[in-house]
Amino acid sequence: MAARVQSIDRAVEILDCFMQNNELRLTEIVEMTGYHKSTVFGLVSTLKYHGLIDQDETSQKYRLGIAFLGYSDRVRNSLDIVDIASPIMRDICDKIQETVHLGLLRGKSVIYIEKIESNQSIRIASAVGMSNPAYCTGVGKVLLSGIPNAALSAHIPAVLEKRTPKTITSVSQLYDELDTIRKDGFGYDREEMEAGLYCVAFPIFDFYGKTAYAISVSGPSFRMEGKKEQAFDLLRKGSQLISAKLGYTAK
Amino acid sequence: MAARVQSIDRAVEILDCFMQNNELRLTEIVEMTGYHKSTVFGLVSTLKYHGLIDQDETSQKYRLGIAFLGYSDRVRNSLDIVDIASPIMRDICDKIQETVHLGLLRGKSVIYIEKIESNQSIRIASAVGMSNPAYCTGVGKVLLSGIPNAALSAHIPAVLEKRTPKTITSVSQLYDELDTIRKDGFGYDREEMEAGLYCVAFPIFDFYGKTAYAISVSGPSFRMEGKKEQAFDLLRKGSQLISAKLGYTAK
DNA sequence: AACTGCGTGCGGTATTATAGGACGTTTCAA
DNA sequence: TTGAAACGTCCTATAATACCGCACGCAGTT
Repeated sequence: MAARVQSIDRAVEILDCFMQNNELRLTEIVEMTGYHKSTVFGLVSTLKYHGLIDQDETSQKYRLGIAFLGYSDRVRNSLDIVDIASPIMRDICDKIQETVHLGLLRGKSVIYIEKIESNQSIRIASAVGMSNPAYCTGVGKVLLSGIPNAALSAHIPAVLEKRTPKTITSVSQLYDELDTIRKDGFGYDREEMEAGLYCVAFPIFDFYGKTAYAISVSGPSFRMEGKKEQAFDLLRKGSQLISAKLGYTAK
Repeated sequence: MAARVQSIDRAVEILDCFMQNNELRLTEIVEMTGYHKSTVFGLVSTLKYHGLIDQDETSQKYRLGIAFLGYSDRVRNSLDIVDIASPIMRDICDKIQETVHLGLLRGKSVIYIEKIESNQSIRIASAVGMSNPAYCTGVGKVLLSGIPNAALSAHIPAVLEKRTPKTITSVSQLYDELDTIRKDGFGYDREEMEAGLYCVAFPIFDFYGKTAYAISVSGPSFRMEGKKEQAFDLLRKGSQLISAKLGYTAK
C-alpha cells in the first residue's frame, strides 16, 4: 500500500520497545525485536546521534530521547485546537475537579491530544498521546457517532474485547448506542473500558460541521454520580465555545 | 564516532524540515533536502505509515504526526523531574504571575522540559522541547556554572552571537559571569537573549550534588523590575524543595 | 584465571534503498 | 476547451548500503 523503508520500520520498532519499558539495554532490544545485535546497535546509535534515544552515561541503558519533546511541541502547535481548547478545559477542570480530556479519532483508536488533571488524589491513569480503543470510551464513541454508519467499519475492530462486565461487545448494540449519541448530542462511558471509571463526553465540530474532536470529563463512578449535571453543563458550554472558535456555526 | 544508518539520517533530516514550516508539500521537502523525489516519497511514506508524519486528506500536505505525542509523553514520564517540579512551578507561577521554565543542558543548548505560563497577556514566546543557546539565557548560564571551567569548552560555541546590545560576547566575560553565579548561587538573564526579556534562574541539584536542571522566572523587564525580590524567594525555596525531592542533601 | 554477558567495531556480501523516469490528476492560464 | 506545468505516486534496474557474522575489550562472577 505504500513504499516502505526497512531501516525506518526497524527503527520505529525499536522506539516502540520503549513504550513498554522506559529503560532498555541493547541486548533487551535485541531480544524484543529479534534483529542481530550489531544491526540494532547501528540503528540505536543513529537514533542516539539524533537525540531520539538517550543513553545513560553510567548504566549505559537507553531511553527515549528528549528530541521528542521538540517534535511533540511542534505537533501540538500545529494543532491549533490545543491552544483553543486548553484554557477552556482548565476552566472546566477547576470547577468540577475531575480530569478533562480532549481527543481525536485515528483509525480504531482515540488519541488524547490534551489532558488537564484535577488535584484529586484518585486520578485517571492517562497521558497525552496515549491511545485507547474508540468503541469503549466516551470520547471514542462520540467521535464514532460523527461518522456515517457506512464508513464505520474502518473504525471498529472485528472483535470488541470485553474489558469490563459493562463493555459493549456486539456491533449492533454499539450501533444503537451511536444512534442514541447522535440523538442526544453527547455520550457516556459507563465503566465500559475500566471498572469504576465513568465519563461524559461531548463532540466538538470544526468549520465544516464535522465531528473533529471530543471533550470529556472522567472520574471514578462514585464521585461522578453527583456531578453528572454539572459535567453536562460545563461540557455543553465548553464544546460549543470551542466549536465556535473553530469556525463552526450552528445551523 | 558511531555507526550511522543513512536512511534514518535522511528521515530525521526530513522531520527536521517541519521545524521551520509545519505544513510541507512533498516537492518542498525535495527542495529543502536535495534528495530525489522518489527517495523522499519512500521515506515520507514510511514515516507516515508509522504516524510520525500525517498527510492532510484534502490538501495532501504533510505535517508532523501525532505519534510524537505518545513518544514525548513517555519521555516526560521517564524524566521524573517533570512530575516533581511541575506542581511547584505552578505554585510559583500562580504567585508571581510570570512564566516559569525548567531546563537542562544538552551540548551548547538549553532544552526546556517544562513550562508553566501565566495568564498575563504579554507572555514569553517559548515552548517545551525548544532549545536556546546556553550562554545567553538565565537557565543556561546557571547550568554552565555547574560545570568546571576545564570542561566548559564543549558547551560554549566558538563565537558568541550578539543577539542584543547586552549579550555577553567575550568568553572571558562569560567566565567571570559564571564565577559570580557560582558565588551567588543563582543567575540572571538581563536582556541578553532578547531585548526587553528579563529572567532570574536558580540551579536544581540531583542526588550526586550535580547541577542537573535549572528553574527560572522570566518576563518583560518592566514587570520583572518590581518582582525581583519575590522571584528570588520563590525560586530559592522552589529549587531547594525540588533538589530535596531528587535526593539532594545540602551539606 | 576462566567464563559469562555486555557494548562496540570491522569487513564482505547480498539485500535494499535509491535515482530515473513514466503515469494519472489537478491547477491554472491561454 | 485546450495545453502546459506542477504535483503525488508507482515501477524497475542497479549500485550503494544496511546487515550479519565474527571478533575485541571490558566488567563482574564463578
